[in-house]
Amino acid sequence: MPAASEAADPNFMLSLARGLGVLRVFEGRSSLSIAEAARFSGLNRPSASRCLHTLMRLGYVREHGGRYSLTPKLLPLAAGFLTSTPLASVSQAVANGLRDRLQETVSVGALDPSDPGRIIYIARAERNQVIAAPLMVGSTLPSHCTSMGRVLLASMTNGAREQWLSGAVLESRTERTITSPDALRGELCAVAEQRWSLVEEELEIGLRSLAVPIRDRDGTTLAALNVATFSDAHSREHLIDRYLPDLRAAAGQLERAI
Amino acid sequence: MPAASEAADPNFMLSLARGLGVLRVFEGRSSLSIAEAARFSGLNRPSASRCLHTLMRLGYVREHGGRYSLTPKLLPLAAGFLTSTPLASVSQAVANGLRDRLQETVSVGALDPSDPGRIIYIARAERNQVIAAPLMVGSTLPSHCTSMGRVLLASMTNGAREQWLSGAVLESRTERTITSPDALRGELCAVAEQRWSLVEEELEIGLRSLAVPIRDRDGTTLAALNVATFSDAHSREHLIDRYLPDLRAAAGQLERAI
DNA sequence: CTCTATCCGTCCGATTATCGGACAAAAGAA
DNA sequence: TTCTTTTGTCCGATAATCGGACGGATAGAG
Repeated sequence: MPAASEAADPNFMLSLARGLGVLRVFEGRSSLSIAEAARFSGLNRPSASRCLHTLMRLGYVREHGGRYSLTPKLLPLAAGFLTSTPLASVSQAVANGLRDRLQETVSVGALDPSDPGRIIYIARAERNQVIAAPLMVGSTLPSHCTSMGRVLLASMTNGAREQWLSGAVLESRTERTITSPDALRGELCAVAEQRWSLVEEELEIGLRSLAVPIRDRDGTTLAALNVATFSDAHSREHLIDRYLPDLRAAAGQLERAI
Repeated sequence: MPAASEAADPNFMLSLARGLGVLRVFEGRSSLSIAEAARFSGLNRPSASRCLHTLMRLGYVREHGGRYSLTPKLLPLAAGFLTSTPLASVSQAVANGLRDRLQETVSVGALDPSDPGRIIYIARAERNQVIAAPLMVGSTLPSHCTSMGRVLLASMTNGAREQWLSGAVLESRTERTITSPDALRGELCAVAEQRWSLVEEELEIGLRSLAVPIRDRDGTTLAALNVATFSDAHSREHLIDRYLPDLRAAAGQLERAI
């Protein structure tokens, strides 16, 4: 039982959507049985089995003792996007530069095109590259409690934002997370006006981060650039006084390059 | 006109294969018109149009003035693979460690499951992280003229290797590239026995690289670990005397961790 | 050891999603 | 302008796909 409203489009290939839906179920899970894939994707057993069978023959999935897992074949697709999209490749270079300048972790993210509730990292430069980070290019985070998410949500049209807000559940990540739609709406309004967002310990206790938008020539916001710090290292004022100008400069550099 | 031999499989979803085929056409191209997508994917116009339309509704593709391009939505899929596959995540950590130890660029790669002719990078640690590298996780390279490719080809069963060799065109990248199937077969035989591969300037003039296999408990080769150097920096002997022991140690560490 | 609950592979009829040739309009290029 | 290429759409025929159902296999519980 998919959406129920996606019918009546003679140009929509349902089988393709189903197959990609099965692929998506692997996000975060290392292996799946057929029954699990069926449950998580909302398909019946035979359909899920057919999808996995097809994906296996195409080389995207492999099977071991009844359990299916992804192969590296997805990686070239992602790398193709990263290298052929100017926004992505330039973002990585700019993030590296700003990281070196500030000695802080710098990231660039965009909204998931089909779910404004989450952001996707498209570039990331870590302050301390030794640590195995829990975040990387391709990682996702909720948008309502992150500085990049706030910047991106603030850039949406009123209609789209309200539509999303009406159906969204604002998960509480810490006791400081804004979970009320009204409060979030107010905050987004301020973000839209000041053109930056500072979020303190709403995603995780101890984290403070600041983000600014990346816009194209038409003024459309394409992505957000942010710097993430530990709360006890720098004050709110320090971020705004010291880092915001550099963030803005880097954002401008990126905007000129794409 | 696809393959012509893939018919008669009642469990194969052709539409899914077609859609993924269209996605794959974007590798390396930043944007495509419908007609181009149709040409490159081997479909007719209406079919390619349907695929793009569907991919757009699913959020994997976007359209601007009649040209279609990928969205970041593919990235979480790749990141999901990297984080949920022990081989991939541990590889990155081991590569970082070996990079720090040798002060050289270290990579881990695997064969494309549906095309032994190319290898896919699943981890990479650069010696000089300032340079914007042409290679990253997800990049692909021909296997016949790379050290990782040789190691991986040497691990194939005779049957599979011969089948691939019989239909492969061994592209010449430099004047030193082995392009004769017989010569390659001989080289692979040696690689299989000595358990390492040293390739000198067959991919690009000035590059010398050394690779060793990564095997699971059953002895099946899953990937290859390599160190890449400039020819004028270190001799062939230096690589074998100095780097091979460390490469082997790192490979063993990786093998124990997965 | 038996019973039970899943899970898996498969079959097959019904349906419907999909295919692709064709046409007309639109957009460019010459 | 004229010619070429692209695009959106229609539609009948076809074949691909769906999913309920069955039987065997497996595993864990009692």
